[in-house]
Amino acid sequence: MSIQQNILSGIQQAFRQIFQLEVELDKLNLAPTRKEFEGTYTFVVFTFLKQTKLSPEMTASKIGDFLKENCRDVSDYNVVKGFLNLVLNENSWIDIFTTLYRKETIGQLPSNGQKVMVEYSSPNTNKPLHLGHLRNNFLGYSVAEILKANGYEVIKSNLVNDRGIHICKSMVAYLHFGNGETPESAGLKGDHLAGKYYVLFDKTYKTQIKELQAKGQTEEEAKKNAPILIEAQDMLRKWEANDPQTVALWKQMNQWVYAGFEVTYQTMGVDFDQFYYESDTYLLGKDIVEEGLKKGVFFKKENGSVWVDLTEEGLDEKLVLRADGTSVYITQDMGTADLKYRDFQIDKSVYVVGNEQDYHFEVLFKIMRKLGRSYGPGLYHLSYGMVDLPTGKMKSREGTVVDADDLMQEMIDTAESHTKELGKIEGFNEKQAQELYRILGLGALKYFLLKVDPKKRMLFNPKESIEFQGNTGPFIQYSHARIASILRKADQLEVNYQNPDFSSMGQLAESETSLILILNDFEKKIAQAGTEYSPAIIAQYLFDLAKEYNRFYADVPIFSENDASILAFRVALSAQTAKTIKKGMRLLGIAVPDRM
RNA sequence: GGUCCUGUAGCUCAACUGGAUAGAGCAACUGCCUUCUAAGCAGUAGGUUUCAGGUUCGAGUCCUGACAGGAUCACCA
Repeated sequence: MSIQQNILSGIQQAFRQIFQLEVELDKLNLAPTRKEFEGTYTFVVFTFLKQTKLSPEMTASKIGDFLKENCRDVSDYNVVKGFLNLVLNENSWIDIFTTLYRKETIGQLPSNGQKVMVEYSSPNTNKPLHLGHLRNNFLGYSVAEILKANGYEVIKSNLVNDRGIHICKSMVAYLHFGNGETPESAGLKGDHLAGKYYVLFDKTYKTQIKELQAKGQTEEEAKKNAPILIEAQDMLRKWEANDPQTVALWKQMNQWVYAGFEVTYQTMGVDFDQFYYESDTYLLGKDIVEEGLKKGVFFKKENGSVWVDLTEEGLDEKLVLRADGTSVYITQDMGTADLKYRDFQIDKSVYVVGNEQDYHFEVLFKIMRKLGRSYGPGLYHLSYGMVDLPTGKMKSREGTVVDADDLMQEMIDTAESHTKELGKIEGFNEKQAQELYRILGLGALKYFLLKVDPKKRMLFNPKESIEFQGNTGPFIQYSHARIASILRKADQLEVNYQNPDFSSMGQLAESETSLILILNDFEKKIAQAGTEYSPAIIAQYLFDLAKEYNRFYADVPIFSENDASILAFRVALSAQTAKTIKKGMRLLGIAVPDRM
């Protein structure tokens, strides 16, 4: 970090002294030098040619000369066209590494005094979680961790969608076909039990539609008139009227579902600081409608419905309150946004929600900004693409989903058979072995879902998607286990790598300097992942790091090295890599084993 | 139809925000376990970055227009 800054300010001085030019530091940028050229950092001079009034080569050479003379970190340079390649001083490598190595905490930027809420998961309580939810939960949890590492105080929240017509559908089907079944009697997790009745509802609904059509109704009529749907609508009205029987059933079924979710969340390794329930929030927001009318942000149509005009922002008019005075979706979302602020005085608010709601959130955020909310500028929709299957889209009510519980278990089983195949379980007792399979299976799954840019839709092929080799979670976990093994041996041999003296170190191998360079990038990547809300950046970084370490591992011997200080240095380099991998993987919500 | 997102090797993804000869993994092929864990390493092969224009020293990246896939445009949630 400081070395780059040092070089940059050297370049700034070069401009001042050679060309009498004042260039701001943030206009200057160093890029890593491409492998085929000598050097570590490259400065591109093309942008400045108009002001230097010299050829690219001349400009670069002059700056290079100046740096070689005046900057202690630069020992040499070469120029290719307008590219100034800088070679770092041997001692600088050790300096960079020592600075990193001495830091107490790794991958934690100082507090910025800001509070951010990350809302994710947001399940419906009528069915179990599926593959799409896994992407949501892993993303949300990871982004929360990344924001913590960026110095935010983070509140993880979960807005549970526990009311509405879809919940009533499961309830109606249960009344019809349940016969008093419970999770215990059915041997099913509560969420799976509710999901079973949701599918049953849909089946019955479809049959009834066909029957009505056979009696001469159009498809559209039949869809409206199917008795079971009317029942569900009735039930929603009863629920809203607080009918004791309905509420009791609703509570009962929700309780089952929450117990089921709890297990799933535990396996996923995600958690929440704050739960919100739509049954509590669905009436919120009407006061904001009043406020908006007063402020002239909203307007009323003749029939009494309330609207916001966003045509100037390139959108259209959106309804915020129905003519009969009842809420729509966005009404309660406005209310919930304020509620979150009242509860926590947040500066920023991140919503992890699928990209089918892009438009909704654009509207919501524009409204809250127009209303002048202090947290308005800090609203962010972390929009992610759907997870598709080779067979097409997943649909809960048709039962064509990859269930979250099943998938995670399958991953753990695969990890187990893989590990046994490789014969790597000696020395593990049964409990340790099970823990390892869990770490590996979930690591593979989480890494797979997080390594892709969130906004891209992705294909999940159950047969092929999850690998244990190459750019995968287990590859990175394996690299960590390798290092842990080295550290065990170093401890055994009493190598002093905790407080080593590197002052007599000579020239480093190329694989060593490359590794230092990557290790040095960690905080930069954390910052980038934070501003872009993208775990994929961390995932990519960790893969590069692990790959580089494995290259070093194959390239350079450690314990057969005679020079004690070189040996200690290589162990220290390994230790630093392990720490970085562990912290980085934690940002992804992935654990790393010490042996595998 | 309007708006938004996406399009890079056979497949899954990168590309430091406009920089040099576009990089990894999987799959295929060739080597490397008597040495710190081979879930690894080294190598071969694979590309008109969907297409056509434009901007400039320089474009996968920015602009315009096509084409393809997806989402969305309810007094649904």
